[in-house]
Amino acid sequence: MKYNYLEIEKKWQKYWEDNRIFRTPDPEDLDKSKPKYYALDMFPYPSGDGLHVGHPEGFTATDILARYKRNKGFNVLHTMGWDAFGLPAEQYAIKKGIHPKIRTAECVDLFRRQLKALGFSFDWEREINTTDETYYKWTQWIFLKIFNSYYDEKENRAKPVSELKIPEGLSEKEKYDYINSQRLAYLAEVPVNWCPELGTVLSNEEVPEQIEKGFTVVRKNMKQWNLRITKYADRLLKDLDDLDWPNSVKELQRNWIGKSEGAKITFKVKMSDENKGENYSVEVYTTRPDTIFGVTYLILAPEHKLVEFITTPEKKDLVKAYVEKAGFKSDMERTELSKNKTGEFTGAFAVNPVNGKEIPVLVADYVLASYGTGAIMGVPGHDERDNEFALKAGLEIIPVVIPEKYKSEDEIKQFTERTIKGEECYSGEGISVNSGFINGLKTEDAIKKVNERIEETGAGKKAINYKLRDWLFSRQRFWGEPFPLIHLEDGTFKALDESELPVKLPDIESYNYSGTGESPLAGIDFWINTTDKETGRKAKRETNTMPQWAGSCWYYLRYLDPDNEKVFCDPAREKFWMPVDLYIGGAEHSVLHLIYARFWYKILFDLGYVSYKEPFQKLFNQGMILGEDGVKMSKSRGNVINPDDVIRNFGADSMRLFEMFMGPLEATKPWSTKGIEGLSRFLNRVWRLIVDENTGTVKSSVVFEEPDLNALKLLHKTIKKVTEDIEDNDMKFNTAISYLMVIVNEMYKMEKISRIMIEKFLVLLSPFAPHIAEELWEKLGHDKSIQFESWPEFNTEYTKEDSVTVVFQINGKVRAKKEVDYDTAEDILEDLALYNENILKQIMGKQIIKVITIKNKMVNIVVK
RNA sequence: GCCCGGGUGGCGGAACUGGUAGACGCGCAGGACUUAAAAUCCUGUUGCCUGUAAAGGCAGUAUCGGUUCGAUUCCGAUCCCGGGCACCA
Repeated sequence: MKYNYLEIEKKWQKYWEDNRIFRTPDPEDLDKSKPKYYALDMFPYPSGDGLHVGHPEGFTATDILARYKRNKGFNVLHTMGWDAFGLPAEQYAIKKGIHPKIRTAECVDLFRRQLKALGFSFDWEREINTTDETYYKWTQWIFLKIFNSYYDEKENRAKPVSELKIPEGLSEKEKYDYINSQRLAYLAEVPVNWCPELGTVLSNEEVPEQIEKGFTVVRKNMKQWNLRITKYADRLLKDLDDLDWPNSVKELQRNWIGKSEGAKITFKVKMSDENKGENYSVEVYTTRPDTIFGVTYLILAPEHKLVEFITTPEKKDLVKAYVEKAGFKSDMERTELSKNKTGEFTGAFAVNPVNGKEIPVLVADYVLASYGTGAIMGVPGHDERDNEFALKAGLEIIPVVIPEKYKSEDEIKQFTERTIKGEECYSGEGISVNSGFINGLKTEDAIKKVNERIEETGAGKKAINYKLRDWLFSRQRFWGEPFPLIHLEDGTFKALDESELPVKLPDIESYNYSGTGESPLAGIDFWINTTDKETGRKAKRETNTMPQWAGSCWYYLRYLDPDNEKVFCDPAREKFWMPVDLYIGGAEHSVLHLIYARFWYKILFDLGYVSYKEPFQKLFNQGMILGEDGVKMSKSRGNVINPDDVIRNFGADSMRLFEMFMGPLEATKPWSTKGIEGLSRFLNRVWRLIVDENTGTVKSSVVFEEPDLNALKLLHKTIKKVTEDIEDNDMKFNTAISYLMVIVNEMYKMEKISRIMIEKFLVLLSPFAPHIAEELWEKLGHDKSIQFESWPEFNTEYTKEDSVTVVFQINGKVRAKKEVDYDTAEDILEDLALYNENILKQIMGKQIIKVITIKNKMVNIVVK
């Protein structure tokens, strides 16, 4: 009987499902003395194309850990679900005129079937779908919690707005405005990234991806919902330190948050005749207060509020034209034109607070309105951007920092001359010159001194800035979570009560975009028009929907308690299972999903709904699998590998094994059909090692005998290596599999193989290739799933070597080798080396300078 | 430009804490089985040189240099590839 993977895999998949082998009982029914292990995959977006080979790579890795930990006696939670809101289903709906719900269900069915065919040990009874009403009810619920919270700066945490102190003496309207200004979810007219092709706005994070796809993105001012993630910038940054995440992801997030320390400095605007009586001043942000004596001009971003107030009448037209032109440019265009900086003089002058120098104030679009104060001080001697601009605009350059490498007067003189001419622009640290009270100080001390001074004189203070912006949270789409909000006729809005959730999506016929920048929902009168339950007033529903990231911000919590109708997740369950012990997914989610999810979890933590600071303790990114031609798989290239075909030709076990064997999990590596043949060959070898292909029963060479010493050593070394590789932080499954191959190769050389050895081997193999392991386990006479077997332990008695090959070197070059007993004493090794024939030949007549001996390793003879 | 990774046989990749470079797999070559092929099994496989052989020598982990008795591993410089960010003051 040949190894019939198709039949075997089907059989065991059915067995696992029928017998609920991978069902995880809830904590109340668990043996809590055992440790828990939560192995989580980033849940997929179920697309119509079905699974690609990249999905199973990460899923296989978590599955190996999940199965291994079950064998180890852990309570394991391993789950799967669907991140099913999103544009593709909506676009399909527009084209075919059927509800995205229907299309989504089809795609989910396809994905589920494909995943089941790979034999993953998910607890399918916990399957979730972000588009289910019973799921997004809780997404909306969490949104309400965010909406109804504010950030308490003193306690550094979110609190319910009911605890917000409202300034006294405010009118009802003022109170309403004040509260809204404090909420963690707020409506604001902001410049957004509008994508005309998609008919929606995009978050900053989504822009590069869409541009890559060929869509255009333009700046537009629109009223949008935002989440105040910036309040969490510091915690999101600090708490990264304790996470067991790849360094690159942490670094990416740190850069994204982009904390910088500097100072805000105020420059008073010198009053001209026209604006006499008004006290305008420009606040700038700089990380280099020490260069303040080198400031020769100020720049306001075109969107800066002061522009219209300080511009002198004779400059009004020019400035106005410039600001308008800048407004038409998208961020992209502004960036692309970076080499050609432009600006316009406002006619106004400002006064440098440290030396009273009068400097011109300009408008230029290389300064971003959204960062810092939207204004900068121009230090063309020591900032490359300012330098570029100053040269173009013919502005003065003053050198104020000398690099420390220049010591002699001559060098310093040459450097300052080059700087003045604009030939050199040094932006590093150094010694201050031409700088009044900080002359001669090193940058670090100069900064301190300037900060002290401006604080004393009230001209400024230390300040911290982040690149991170608030999260633009609304989309003009149909297929997303509706906001649980209504707008009243008086122009105010209010949140619905929890009891009114979920706000369901309507069933409609046409999903075309309104074209007005509103969601398709805006055209559905029966859905929009509603009444305020509390007061009975007429109201209209908010027509924006949430971005796709919303559902994925908390799905890992819903798995813990998927059917709960009372709460989003039972606190006891949350406490038991969280944090996630292993989270695997693609590196493309390093910033977006992982920052958003951390943010939501932290809000829930602040409000007391969850019990840890961070949701994902250990994170791992699986690498990309390229096509056989070494480039990214794509339909247009025709190099896409379909898992269904692979399973049909080689089986799920071979596929799992191969994807793990290709190389390190995090590496990008090409698919290879020849490669998977090798793994299929390996499983066939395993089969024939145990099964007599004529009778289909266990071979007579598999005997009820204790393994001999050599076999024991082989077995225990294999147990050790496989166990250590699975436990290893880097998840070295490729080497674990290579040891499994080695032991099989060795067992093939044995005339008789102990059943004990075979059985332990099968347990080692089972997390990687579970179907064949179950089948052989059954053939060996077991009636319980191999998943219930405990993981083999190794005995160090058998894992240590009893003899080792020691090398003899001359001047570091290997000249001879010798097999010796383990732990042979150093002096004996030395003698062995010195009297070795080959060594003797070569050191003859030479002087021995010294001999270095390392036990069990080598003897190195240094000669002259 | 900046920040992270990474460059090892024909290919995917191994190599503990500085101590035998190339595990395992693919491919290739030779052999066995077969009428033949496939499948399977066995042997060999970094390159070059000497040798009938056994064996031995030289070079070798992107390049150049350094530290060391000894470097794929540590340090410095350079080149190349991948990913991310990109006027963030």
